[in-house]
Amino acid sequence: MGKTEIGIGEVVRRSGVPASTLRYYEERGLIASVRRQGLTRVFAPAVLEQLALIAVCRTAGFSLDEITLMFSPDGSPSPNRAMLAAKADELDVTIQKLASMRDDLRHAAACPAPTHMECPTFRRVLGQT
Amino acid sequence: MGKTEIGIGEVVRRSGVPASTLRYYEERGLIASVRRQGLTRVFAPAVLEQLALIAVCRTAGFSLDEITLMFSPDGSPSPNRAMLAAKADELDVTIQKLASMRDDLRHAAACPAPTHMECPTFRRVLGQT
DNA sequence: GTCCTACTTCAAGTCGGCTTGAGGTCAAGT
DNA sequence: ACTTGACCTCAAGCCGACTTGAAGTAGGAC
Repeated sequence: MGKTEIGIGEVVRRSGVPASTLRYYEERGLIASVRRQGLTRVFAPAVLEQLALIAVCRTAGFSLDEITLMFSPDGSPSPNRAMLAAKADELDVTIQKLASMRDDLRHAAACPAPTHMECPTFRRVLGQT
Repeated sequence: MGKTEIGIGEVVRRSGVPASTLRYYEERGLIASVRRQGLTRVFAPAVLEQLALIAVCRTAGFSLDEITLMFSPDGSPSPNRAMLAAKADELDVTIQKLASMRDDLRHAAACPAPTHMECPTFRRVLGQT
């Protein structure tokens, strides 16, 4: 495949991630440019997928360090896998909480009780914290 | 109901939230002490539930300001409800992403591909960002 | 009455995750 | 040749969410 390389401007346009953040991520080792053309960074299109992945991980509450560890190309092979499984378990817990919170929010939005805390349905979530 | 009031020390023990954070939350208006006994704060037991709620909201990625708005006792009544519904929708999106990420993590943990990005199954999540 | 312990205030510091700004490089257009 | 625009580096700044530290107070045990 020939010239599927993209510049930082295109990465910004297609990912919505600001250039400053891209440079910062590169500095932190989360992404890498395939080469430099003069000073200018040149990226592989795959960086767009990596950025999407990073965004999801951030939403999931993982720190940049954690993300680096999880997907470091050089990263330790089997600790890495164990870690991924552990993170998946963490996510399960998080998802449970969020789902019950979502339900409670919907209830609260519909519930006529003056203060949400007085509503018994609203309290379900609190037990399992 | 008589003397079900609790001191900050007990709140710390039962919630796991440090006293400094409790004071900070009070300053920010996320929680309130029912009164002061001398200088010392006195809380209603309900504060424990509020703290649990705050913790879940933080996990969900909401800022302290957002949480304050969502549950402000004084808060605007109907904007508040609309906002809760909106937040529930946000949560739906987040949950979807996290669920598919969790699945992908589990797959990645089991998958023998040398680098995760090369695995087609692992790429599912990336489309819907 | 004085010691301890649990609490208080207030200002300043820390940390993660970026953003901003000053000053420089480089290729293309006119 | 010169300007324009997109890129660069590096240091400093900013924001949210707390934490830390110094110095003070209040109530009970002895």
